[in-house]
Amino acid sequence: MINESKLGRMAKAQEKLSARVVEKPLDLSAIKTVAAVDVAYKEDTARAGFVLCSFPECAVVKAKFMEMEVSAPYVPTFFFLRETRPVLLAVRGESFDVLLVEGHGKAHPRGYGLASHIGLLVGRPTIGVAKRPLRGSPRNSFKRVGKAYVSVGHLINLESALRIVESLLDEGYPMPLKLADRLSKRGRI
DNA sequence: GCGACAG
DNA sequence: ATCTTGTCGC
Repeated sequence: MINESKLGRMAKAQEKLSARVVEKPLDLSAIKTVAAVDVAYKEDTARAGFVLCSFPECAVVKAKFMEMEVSAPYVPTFFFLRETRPVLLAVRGESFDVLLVEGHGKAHPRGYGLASHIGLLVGRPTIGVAKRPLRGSPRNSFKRVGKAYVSVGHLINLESALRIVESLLDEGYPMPLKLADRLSKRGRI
């Protein structure tokens, strides 16, 4: 169930956890692999697509998807409640230098979107990438690159995140995420 | 109550 | 996200 009191508690949790997000530059020359995750839905099933690419060539090294029952509805600014489980299931046990997450990171009213939550949970650098900005997020918490709105997830700063996404653009959107999106929707790249 | 609102 | 054809606009 997901009532007002629960959302209130979750909002407090986001405010508290946002203080644990680490912002620091990421040495691009040390990045060898970039991963991406996206989730698609069909009735009550959520399918999370995971793609691992070499960097900066962006050759697909691995691609897989995981399915599970939908656990929560989508509520604006509480997107993480709906996608954390699917994303975590797909990312668990995988190795990568940085992870691209479909959804915002610090570009959030409480500075804590899905990308930041995933970053804290896996303890790896994450970048938030979305197709539209989120109302109520600080104007300086994100920047548009191509058609993508980029923000800090965790263990990276906006400058590094922008450089990485820039080098992965394909028709305005980072290639790894396009592949993860296709994988989550069609079951294949 | 009405409108806005990542995916 | 998902439902869905043609169509108005840059």
